[in-house]
Amino acid sequence: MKYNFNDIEAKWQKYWAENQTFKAENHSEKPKYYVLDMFPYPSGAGLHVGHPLGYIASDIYARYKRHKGFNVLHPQGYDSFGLPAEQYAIQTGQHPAITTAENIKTYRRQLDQIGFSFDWSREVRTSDPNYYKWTQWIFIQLFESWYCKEHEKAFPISELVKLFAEEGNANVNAACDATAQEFTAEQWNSWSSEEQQELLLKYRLTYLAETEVNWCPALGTVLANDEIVNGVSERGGHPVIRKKMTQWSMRISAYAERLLQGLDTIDWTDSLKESQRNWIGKSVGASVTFKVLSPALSEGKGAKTPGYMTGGNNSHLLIERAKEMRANPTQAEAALWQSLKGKKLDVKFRQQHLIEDYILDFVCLSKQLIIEVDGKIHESQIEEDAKRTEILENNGYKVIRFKNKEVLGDIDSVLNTISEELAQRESVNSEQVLPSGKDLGWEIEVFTTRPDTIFGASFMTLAPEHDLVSQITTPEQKEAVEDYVLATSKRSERDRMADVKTISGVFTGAYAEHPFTKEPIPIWIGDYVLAGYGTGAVMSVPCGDQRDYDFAKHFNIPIPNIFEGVDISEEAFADKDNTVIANSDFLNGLKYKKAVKRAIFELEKLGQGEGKTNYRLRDAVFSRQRYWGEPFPVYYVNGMPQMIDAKHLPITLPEVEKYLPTETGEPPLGNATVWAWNTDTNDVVSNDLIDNETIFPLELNTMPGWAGSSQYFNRYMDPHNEDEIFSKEAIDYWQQVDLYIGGSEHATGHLLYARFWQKFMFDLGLVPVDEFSKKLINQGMILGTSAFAFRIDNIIIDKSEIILGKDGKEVRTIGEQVTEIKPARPIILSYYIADTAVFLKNSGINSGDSIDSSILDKRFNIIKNSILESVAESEKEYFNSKEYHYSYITSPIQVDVNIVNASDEINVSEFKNHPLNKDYKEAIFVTETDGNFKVKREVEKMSKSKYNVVNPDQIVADYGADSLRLYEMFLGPLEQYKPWNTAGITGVHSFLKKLWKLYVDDNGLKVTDSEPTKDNLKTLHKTIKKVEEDIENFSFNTSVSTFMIAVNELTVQKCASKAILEPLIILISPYAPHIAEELWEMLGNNESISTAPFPKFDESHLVESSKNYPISFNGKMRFTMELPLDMSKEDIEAAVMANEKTQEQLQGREPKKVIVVPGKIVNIVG
RNA sequence: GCUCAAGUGGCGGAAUUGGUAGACGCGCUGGAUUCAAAAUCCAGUUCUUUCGGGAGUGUGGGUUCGAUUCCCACCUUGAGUACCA
Repeated sequence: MKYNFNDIEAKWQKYWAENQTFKAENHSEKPKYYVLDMFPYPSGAGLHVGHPLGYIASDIYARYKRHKGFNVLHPQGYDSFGLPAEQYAIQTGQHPAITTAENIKTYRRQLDQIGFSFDWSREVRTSDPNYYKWTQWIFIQLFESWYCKEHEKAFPISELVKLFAEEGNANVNAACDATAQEFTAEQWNSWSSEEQQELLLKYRLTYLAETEVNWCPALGTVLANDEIVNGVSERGGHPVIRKKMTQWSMRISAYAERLLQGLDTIDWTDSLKESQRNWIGKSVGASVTFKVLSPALSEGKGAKTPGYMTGGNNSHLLIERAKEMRANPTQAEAALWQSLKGKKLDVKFRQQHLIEDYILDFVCLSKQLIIEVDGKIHESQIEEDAKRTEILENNGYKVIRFKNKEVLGDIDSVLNTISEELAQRESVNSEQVLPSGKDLGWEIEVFTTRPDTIFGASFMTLAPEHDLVSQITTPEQKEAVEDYVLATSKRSERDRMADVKTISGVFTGAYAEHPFTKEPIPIWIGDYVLAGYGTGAVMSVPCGDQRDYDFAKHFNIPIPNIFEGVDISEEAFADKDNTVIANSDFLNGLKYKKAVKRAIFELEKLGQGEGKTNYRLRDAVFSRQRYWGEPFPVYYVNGMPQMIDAKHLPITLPEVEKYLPTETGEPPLGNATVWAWNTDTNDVVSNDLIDNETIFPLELNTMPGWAGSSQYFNRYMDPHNEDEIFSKEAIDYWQQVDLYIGGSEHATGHLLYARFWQKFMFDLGLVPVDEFSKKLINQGMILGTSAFAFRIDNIIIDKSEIILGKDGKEVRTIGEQVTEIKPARPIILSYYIADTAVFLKNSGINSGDSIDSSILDKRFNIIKNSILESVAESEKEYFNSKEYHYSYITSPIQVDVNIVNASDEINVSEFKNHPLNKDYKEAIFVTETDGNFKVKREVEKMSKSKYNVVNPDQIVADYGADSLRLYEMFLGPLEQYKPWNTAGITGVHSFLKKLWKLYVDDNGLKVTDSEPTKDNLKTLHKTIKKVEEDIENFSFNTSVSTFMIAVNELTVQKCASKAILEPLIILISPYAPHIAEELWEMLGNNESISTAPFPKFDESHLVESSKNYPISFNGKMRFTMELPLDMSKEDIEAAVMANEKTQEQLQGREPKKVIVVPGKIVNIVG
């Protein structure tokens, strides 16, 4: 009987499906084990050979655990929301649900043919309303919760409301928006419902906030940072801009500390934990408050008039507008200005002047009088004008208004009114506008991890975007500062990050008071300080921080040294451990740890600082301007978000005409016509009915991809429950995932968000453990090997000498270029022909050698004839004359790897006929000297666009699923990245054939009930031991080797004993389940092999009586000696010394020492 | 720059409480079988050699009777992160 893998695999796949062989029980006496691999994301391309790697590994483990007697949960589903289906819908108009269903069908077929033991009865799909109902439900729970920092736990928002009503928020220690100010119970109770809701939104675990996002106008969507490459979108290369949008955010930052601490409790890979730690970015230090001092006025021009800069935060933006308005006054303004300018009324007036964020027509600062000349437009903005007047009057200004008509009609009467007002008002000193006293009341808070170095702070640096910048800047510095702020705001985030070497900054003119020395230290702004981290301001300690050091050197700021015995003339000293602080008052002589403590203590005493911990982790944006995602269960009343009651879920995605953003820039759901919430009927109704009384608009954003994937592992425990997200019994039984296999690329996305949701659900008492997965291992990625040929773009003719570059790769021509020729027909070059370096190496030329043209002629002659075919008659002389040299410029062209053979060669006619190469049908092909056409190979990620995708279908058809499974495991360690290479698959395939032959010959099964020999038993038990260890260590590659060794040995031993071969096939069955089932059945078993108990290891079969000792001299093994294991050290030494080979090695010398390690080795030191 | 991981034959890789480096497989070489090919089987395959041996796990040191394994410095590659105060 021949091993017919196709029939065998089809037979058992059908059997498993029909019998639901791998169904897990929600209640079982058996111990439970939950193996999960990250569910596939069904894009249109189908599976490639890289995808199954992790699935095969987890399947082997799941099958192994079943053999070990566990009730194994090994489910599978699909992450079926996402962008590709939507993009396809935009192109074709086909509903994304249809596309997704088609893609899933392909995936399912491909997964099934590999023989996974998934429990398909538990399949979930994130795009299934019955599933996303619960994603929406969790969103509502998050909305209805707040995070108490005192208890480090989430609580229902209703409790917070109660607290607010009883005692305000003074005693509430919650994770919330920084803008949430203190209030009393009376205040709270006096507020309207809307005001209360607005405030509560700042406390909820999911909240609406203005966030700056990467907006791609062409795609009409927000992009993640990694979707942007070089400032344009990865997909399509469209420009991306920063834009503020109101979006849902998740307060993951509240959980930062718990997410960090939790890492110590779970068995995840160190590298993954490390990336999560970095991402959370905890730093311990102190916050320090610096008081801003008034600027010391210089003696120069304008020194006495510092007060005219009265603009607010946005002056740098408004100043341009003001200038423009000054240049283009209205007729009335121009007329009035003629009478006001040049102190015509004895006081100085300013035209189109900034106060706060307002541009005022005319201002007299010394009398704090504002004159506004109103045109027609002001009739329509009376309210705004009133508000503006109110604010200005609160600042001590008086505003008087005239109409255009009045000014133009009777200017004298207008001037009279103004004069009267001026007379009535007291003159204020310009310094009162921006007083020149000591303490201005402004404070700058900084975060530092090195409070011990505070005496080394010789300046402060603010981020250009810092709120105080415009306020503290002195008039002298105003222009420079504004220019700098404007310049940095124009630079993109990326530019700023890429260019870290250029040191730039501007002095604000202001000074801060050092908290201890009370000395003034200058305040600078610089773009090396990031607005987004900490407080956007730093105390700069140039002696201890390289960036501060560089900045100080560049701008000649003093660099005081506060470290004992450390030279800081060249660079900053950032070593914490070897520091003794000096020149630092009470910190003198202290080491790092003590100095930090003392510094914080002293700061607290002053009330100017405290110990503080900072996290880099930002809240996660949860809105996407896309169609194909979970809709939010949210409608808006007066702009305030309202949750739809959970009992009305799911809110299903509406139908839309177009999957693109609307013309007004709203997300695709803005195209829906039936997308409003009726609070009477609790139903989604037509938009036309919106009356904002009972029928309200629904949220237009959808949820991101990570929403659905943050809860699926729990839902698998009870996937068809319609009343609850999962039953208490189910979650109490399964608890958490025991083994999760997934790629490391999810380290700071999915795996962090999922942990966050799990912790939140733990706080709510929904789940019994606060980590969703006990153990996690990363599978590596199988890479593709792209193939390239080379096309000649240009042929350059010159009369030069040709020199080989120093690196041996570049050929430079020096001299005069004569002409450049573009081939009329494409010329395609084989690898070595195209690659100068390789060619020259093959020619025996060393790098750096100067070579004459004859050697290159040799090379060019190979393609000369081809080029001659392609160029015009008139150009041929260049190639036939010795006078000219020619070189060429090539560009690589993709070759589909499926037409490349194992020796990296392609068949030229096959290449021409490939659909990818329509343009090259008439091309001239230049082959290697041996006549073959070789491609260049490069290892890259497998991707459709690189034509390097290897589909598992063909492998399965040629070698079978068992071979594919074994081979993917045999390639190397699971977590390693490795290129796919089919070359070795014949090895595992012939192993399977050998295995078959061990059990079956031409006459059928040849297994007998004969007694196993000692050797048989030794082989079997050695294998059991090794395989068990390997599986537990996820070292699947070595267990495949072990099987090969076992089968080779048993074949040599001519073993036919059932007592050996029956346990052996159980060992192999997790790896090659189809052949195992078949042989198992042939051995007379009626039940599937999948639950057969794992063979028991028996040490006694491996006990040896003697050992083949390696005898080494000075650590080098020279020969071996067979000696009994129970021999004493002395006897071993004597026996070894007596051996003639020992004497031969020693050549008469006395050994200095003889080391005997019984059972291991003998080492003779000579 | 920082953090982490990894460097072993022609190739994928094996071996680490320090104890025979190169398991297993691919490829290659030779042989058997065959009219022939495929398939299968057997032998060999780190390099070097005057056939005694010698060298050898990225480089240079160190610890040790003994180092691929431990320590120090450096080089290279990959991944993550990035002016994080």
